[in-house]
Amino acid sequence: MEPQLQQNQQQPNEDSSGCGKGSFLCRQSSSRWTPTTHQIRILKDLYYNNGVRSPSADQIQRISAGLRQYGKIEGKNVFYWFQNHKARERQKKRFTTTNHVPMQRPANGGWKADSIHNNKYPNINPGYSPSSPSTGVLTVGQIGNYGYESITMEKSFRFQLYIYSFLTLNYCDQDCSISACGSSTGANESLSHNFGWVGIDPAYSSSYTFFDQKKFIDGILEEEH
Amino acid sequence: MEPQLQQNQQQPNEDSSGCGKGSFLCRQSSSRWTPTTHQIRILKDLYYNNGVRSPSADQIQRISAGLRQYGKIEGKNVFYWFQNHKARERQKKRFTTTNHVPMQRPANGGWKADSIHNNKYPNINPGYSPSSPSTGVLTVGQIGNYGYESITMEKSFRFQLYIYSFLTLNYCDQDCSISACGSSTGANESLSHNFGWVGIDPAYSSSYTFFDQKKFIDGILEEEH
DNA sequence: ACGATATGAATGAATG
DNA sequence: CATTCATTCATATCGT
Repeated sequence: MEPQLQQNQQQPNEDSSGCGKGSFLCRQSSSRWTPTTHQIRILKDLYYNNGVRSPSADQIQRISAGLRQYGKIEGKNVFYWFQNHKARERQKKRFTTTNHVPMQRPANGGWKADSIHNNKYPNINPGYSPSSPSTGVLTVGQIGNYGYESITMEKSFRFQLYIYSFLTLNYCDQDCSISACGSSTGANESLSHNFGWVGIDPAYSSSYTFFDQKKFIDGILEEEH
Repeated sequence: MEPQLQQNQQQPNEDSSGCGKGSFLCRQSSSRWTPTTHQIRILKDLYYNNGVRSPSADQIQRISAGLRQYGKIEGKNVFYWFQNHKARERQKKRFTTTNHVPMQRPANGGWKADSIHNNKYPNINPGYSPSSPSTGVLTVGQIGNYGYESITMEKSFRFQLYIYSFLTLNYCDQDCSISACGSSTGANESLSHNFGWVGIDPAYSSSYTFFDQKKFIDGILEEEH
């Protein structure tokens, strides 16, 4: 599904001057991050094939550092990317699922779950059980190292935002080296891959044959308890 | 993967012309939802006469379920419809209502944030020091501008934090060398495949790959000390 | 056939 | 985390 693959191909590295397209005045170059396909590819790989959902400040730092070779990118971009990706994956599920029957596999019918930028990862699921990846709790642990007050464990993501915002300041000096000795790669759930907004099982819709708009609307507006 | 680019002209909305709910042949395989007039009518009714602006996930489900009798529709369509309708209404208003003052900013010249964020996160200081934090206060004064856009920094206090990182070193010749230690892990080898480098971003295919993605990812996933 | 416009879809960035 | 906002991309539709 990539009817639209063009665009987005933006060159890494803002050749500043920018000014975008036909704009007359040099309207401040795009103010927002435009991920390159490579960056997207890697982010998705981390997300889908490695179970990364809510990377820790430290991970965010490393990810952005690594992705920087493919184009301008900051920690917050990585942070937001995961934040959004996860949120949307849920949202679409929510729109279509609710407390009804689970309905087996939505067969990717809408959200381009992952299409546009490319993707299509081989859902390789390493045969080993991961402890339990980062989902859920944010690991803001070692903040202390930076001496930036450790309002530690303020698990608010907002706080984390701050944290890595700082880390960003220093990452350069660290030589950006990434050692890959670890082994705790947690790769679970790689099957959360595609599912769209679908789920419009025709079976559900039939009941409205006698549609009373008024009642319908009232139903919609009905308080949500 | 390759899209269902079928251009098959759909049963253009215009209600009823046979495609309504009655006809099964109406296969409209257009890539995007084309609301029927009935659907639009109801959506607008909800919007204008019932004040629905940002329906909840639950409402979205009910709305799409109800509108389904008038034609194919999914939750996301409803979601986007309201989203867009509201945004465009707002946008339109913005253009017509805009007073003649060029910038409509918080009037007081900025973000009251300064105090706010300082009080709340007192320790936030653009520090500069890789491993040894604290101390180094680094004058962030005239650093900045590495060619990055200046991004109006009045958005929110939260965002302001990033400003710091902007000002500071954000530019480092990243040599991101990645030392690979472990070799085993054999966990994920998802991205290692070269599948992607192909058509996507040809410009950057090989030459810039001094970067081993697998190691990179392992590094990211690496346990945090 | 175009070019402009309306609008569906997507997504980065925030906010609550 | 759920939601919302702002922008931008993509395409359907319509006028000339």
